[in-house]
Amino acid sequence: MTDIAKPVLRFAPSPTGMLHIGGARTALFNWLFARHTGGKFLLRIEDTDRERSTPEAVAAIINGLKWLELDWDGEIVFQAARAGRHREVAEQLLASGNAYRCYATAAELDEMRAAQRAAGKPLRYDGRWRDRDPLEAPEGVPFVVRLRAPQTGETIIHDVVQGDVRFANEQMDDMVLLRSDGTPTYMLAVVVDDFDMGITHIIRGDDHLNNAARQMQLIKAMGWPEVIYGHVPLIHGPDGAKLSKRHGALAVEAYRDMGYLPETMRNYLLRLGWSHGNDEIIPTPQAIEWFNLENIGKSPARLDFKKLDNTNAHYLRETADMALADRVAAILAQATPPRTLSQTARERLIKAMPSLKERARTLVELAAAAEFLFSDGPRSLDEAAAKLLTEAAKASMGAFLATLADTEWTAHALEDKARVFAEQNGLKLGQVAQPLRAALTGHTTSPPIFAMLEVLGRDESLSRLRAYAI
RNA sequence: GCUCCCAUCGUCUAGCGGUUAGGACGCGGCCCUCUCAAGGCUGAAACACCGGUUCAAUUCCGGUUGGGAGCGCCA
Repeated sequence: MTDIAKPVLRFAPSPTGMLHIGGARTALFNWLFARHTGGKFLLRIEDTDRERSTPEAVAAIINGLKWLELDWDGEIVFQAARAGRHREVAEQLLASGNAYRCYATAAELDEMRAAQRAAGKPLRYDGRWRDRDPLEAPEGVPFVVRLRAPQTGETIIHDVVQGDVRFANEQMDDMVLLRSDGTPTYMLAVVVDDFDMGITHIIRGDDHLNNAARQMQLIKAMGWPEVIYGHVPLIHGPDGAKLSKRHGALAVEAYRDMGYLPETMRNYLLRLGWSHGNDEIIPTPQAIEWFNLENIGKSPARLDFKKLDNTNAHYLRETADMALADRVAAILAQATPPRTLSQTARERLIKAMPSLKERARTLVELAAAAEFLFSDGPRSLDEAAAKLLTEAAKASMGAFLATLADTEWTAHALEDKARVFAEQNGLKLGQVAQPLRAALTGHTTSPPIFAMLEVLGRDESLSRLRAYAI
């Protein structure tokens, strides 16, 4: 296969905000398709809006993609740097008669739209300069360059997700290509850059579907090859409304801080709008093998944190103990105030990790559940634990501790002792285990108690237990 | 207002004319069990509505309703 036959994809965010969940999914789909086909995945920053674009947002996008482990090919293209080339194309269009100068002022156009609105007519440029004799052009007055778009017939987008979408040309107006200050608009820049970058497939949000028709008109005016479009439905918030800052439209880094793993995000986002039969757990290598454009869904999806949690719990269990300990340490370091783990705490964390990770849905939960491992000495009891440690329970615990003198301090041996003790005293194992748990951890729930006794070691365990035993 | 898109359990989805409409998350029950999880079994839960087309519609077509997006010298 030659390079010509390889798809070239791109992710082209505008750096006016954070990389949110919708953008992340768009990036993921493009990336997966490129990796699946052996094509390329390029990154282009659409920073032509110099007023709203910020370096911070550029950094956020890059950091977000890096965290998600979506690597791009080649150098990042900054759209603003290509303004010269965009202008050059506009000049070509002007020369070929496919574009024209429009001298209408902003105020004039506002008035036009107001009138259209009042008359209940569609809001669009009325083409007042389209056929006007250039000789009538006012002297020294700024002008914009507009595309001389076809006014009859229709523009059809053969969308791989939505199917054929038809737009009557008469309902589209002549879009601005160059602003009156000579800078290119988004519409021009996108089409020119996609052509120059050799983009073959454009997978992007549904919100661009209408734009696709206009971009297609431009592509045709230039005689360039048509790209293949795939417009993915947008992701809605849990309440079905558009994603807002209040729910879901968080920077992907917020998901990192909430304790989700990047592999979780890739799996969850993939399933939000793409399917492979009944498969739910699809690790990235498998996703690369399976991904296609045909199975992208057509209807919008909502974010469901419960399912995200479940997916994360799965990947947590699959992750190596050491790696998880590092992630937990990173979460703790991000906390306010920042915390660092002592060497002892880290060793305990790693030893307890097998039973800890089986019980957590997020790294944050995991860190909280491991809290009792991080410092030494008797625990303060939470309400339920205090209630559980009755005088009788304390006495029973004291009696049990007295039987441990020569016991090997392993989970197995300790559990054996507890079972024998329970049987001899007519107790259930739980009646012995729960007071131990309360005294050892300060809580009524924890990973298996005998394993935790082993993790903490004889001295530390006894110090905690004796604080409550009678 | 105009244009475009969408519509299967609460949520994510499978389905591509004939199925007891399947799976997953969540929820209920049971089992397991030192707690909590995990795991196993199990229950409740959906084709928005109305017309066509067809021997037969969740599936194809049209409309209605309901969501969403766009309509800038923003991207």
